[in-house]
Amino acid sequence: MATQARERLIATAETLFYQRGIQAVGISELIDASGVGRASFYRHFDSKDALVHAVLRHRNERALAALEAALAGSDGSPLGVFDVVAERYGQADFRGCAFINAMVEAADRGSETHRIARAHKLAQIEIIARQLEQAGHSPSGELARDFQLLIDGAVMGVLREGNLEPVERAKQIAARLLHL
Amino acid sequence: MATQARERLIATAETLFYQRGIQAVGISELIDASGVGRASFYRHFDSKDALVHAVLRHRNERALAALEAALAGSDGSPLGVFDVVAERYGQADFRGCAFINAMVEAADRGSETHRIARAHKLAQIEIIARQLEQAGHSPSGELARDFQLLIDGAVMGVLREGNLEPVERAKQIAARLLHL
DNA sequence: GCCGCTTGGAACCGATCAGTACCGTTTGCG
DNA sequence: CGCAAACGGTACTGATCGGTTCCAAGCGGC
Repeated sequence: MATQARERLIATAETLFYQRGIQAVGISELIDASGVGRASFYRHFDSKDALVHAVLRHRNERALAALEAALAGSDGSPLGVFDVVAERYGQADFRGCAFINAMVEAADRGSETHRIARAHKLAQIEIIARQLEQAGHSPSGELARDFQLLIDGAVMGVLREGNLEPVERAKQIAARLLHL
Repeated sequence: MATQARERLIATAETLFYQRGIQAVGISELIDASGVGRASFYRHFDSKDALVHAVLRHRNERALAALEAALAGSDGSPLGVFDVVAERYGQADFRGCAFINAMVEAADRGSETHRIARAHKLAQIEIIARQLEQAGHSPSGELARDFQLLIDGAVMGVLREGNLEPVERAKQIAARLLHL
């Protein structure tokens, strides 16, 4: 075997944590699902929390890279982020934003989980701000934060209603914020 | 004793669940904090889930009544809901929207918890829609759903940043949606 | 004063939790 | 070939989980 127990653990945990929630997934289940020995788990991670943080950091990098790649392949419109979001939230296994979910589950606002989730959102705002700036809008970042607010509102709407209409509404509102 | 174990359980659970999350609060802790006998708990509720649902339903009624009361005492502007929200989210113990949090924790989209949380949001949208209609806007409910999207986005922003600026931004965006 | 209902307290249940220790095996490298 | 590191599997820890059961005390109404 020996083929990267760490990577397998992170990949399996990423899926299980997202599908069922972090607290709801026990170490034993995670170990069974990943085919990794129990001892190997604790050789790679000091605790479940450490794994959670590693999963979130990994997901952060993947999500940001995917967003940048998708935006690079689009027409450059600042509204493109809503199309990326729509496709992401249209997946069959959609269960909300993993970072929002993690932030909600980790009640402690000073926790590392909170910090990582917040950092992810700030990084995403930064990407949006760059797109806006390239389109000739003010570099204040205010519009980008408004876009993020619309995205976060849309993700809750999609989770609640089970369809992508909230993303479409958010995009239209964003469009209205643009030409003004 | 004998003074309504049920009410005490719901009140205690409402506080503990909100502060620390539903899954994070065990039955034993809840019983200790409320001063209720363990047996009394299970006389009033079939399971922890039943208590969770009762708490959410109770909170739903309280929140909706408080919103209606606050709106009745305001100037009748459709934007009044954002002021209500701002005051609510400015509380020191703020930890997001209890219904969103419950929906996130209960991963199962078909669960009763999901149903209750969704019903709460729909009822709130209905209240907003009525305010909008009274102000002469279209009764389609589309604007009300947009307002709810802005509110949900704002609550995540407040949770993330720790200040009320997102609510102010949401209100300004809503204002822009109004005169158009 | 007595009866019936609700109460709080405690003991107990099997299951599961996160985390530790030790095992024999497999793997990559010199 | 041989060694060392990484591995998977199992057994175990104490703590806590949600839930059940029994009991004695307190209360209200008749």
